Amino acid sequence: MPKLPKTFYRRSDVNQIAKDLLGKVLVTHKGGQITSGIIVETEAYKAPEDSASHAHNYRRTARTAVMFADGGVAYVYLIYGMYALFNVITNQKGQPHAVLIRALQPLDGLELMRRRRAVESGGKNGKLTQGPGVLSRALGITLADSGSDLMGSEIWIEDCGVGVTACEISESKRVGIRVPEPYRSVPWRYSIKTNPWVSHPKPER
DNA sequence: CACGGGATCGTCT
DNA sequence: GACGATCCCGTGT
Repeated sequence: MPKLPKTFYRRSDVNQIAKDLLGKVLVTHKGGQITSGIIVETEAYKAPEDSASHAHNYRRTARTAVMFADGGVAYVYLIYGMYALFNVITNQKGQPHAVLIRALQPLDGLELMRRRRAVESGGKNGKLTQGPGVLSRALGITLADSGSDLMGSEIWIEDCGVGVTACEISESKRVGIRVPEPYRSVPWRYSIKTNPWVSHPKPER
């Protein structure tokens, strides 16, 4: 299966890219082992204007520096001290757009994914890749992967020819966002309707 | 099923 | 020194 080309990531419409990523396959190759899953849920983050983005107003720190790279690299950050969330950086250099991958339908390497989950979650037993924190655990993605080139040999995204049409895409508010309107409520979360692997966030506070 | 709380640490003030 | 783009589990109904 072909890796998505750089041109896919370097387009300027991050919401379109977030929708286009549905149905694509996220793959990791670590320690000689492949694990992968079909992307079923994404969210778009559009700095500088998007106040929910880490790069709001071009905010640039050691952590966010990779968001300013040319599209086609990973941005991974730690949340709540325990989860490494995986994002794809899009657009051209200096335009810090990102797509958070929120859920996968497991595809290859099920055994390894289960093993990683068992180790890292203390034997806990939720779904493998339903949610941005646990999917990283299942695929072995860590903070060390931030900045990694998606054209490289450890993490990439493939087009396996599964099409997702506009009417199969559900739009909703992003999860866990507590910034002022309008960015608190923009419908920039995209998921495949009826896919059982889409996450079920808590009601917002 | 709804709700509440705890885990755990890098990042920024 | 506070907090977060999460997840899991215990409790009550």
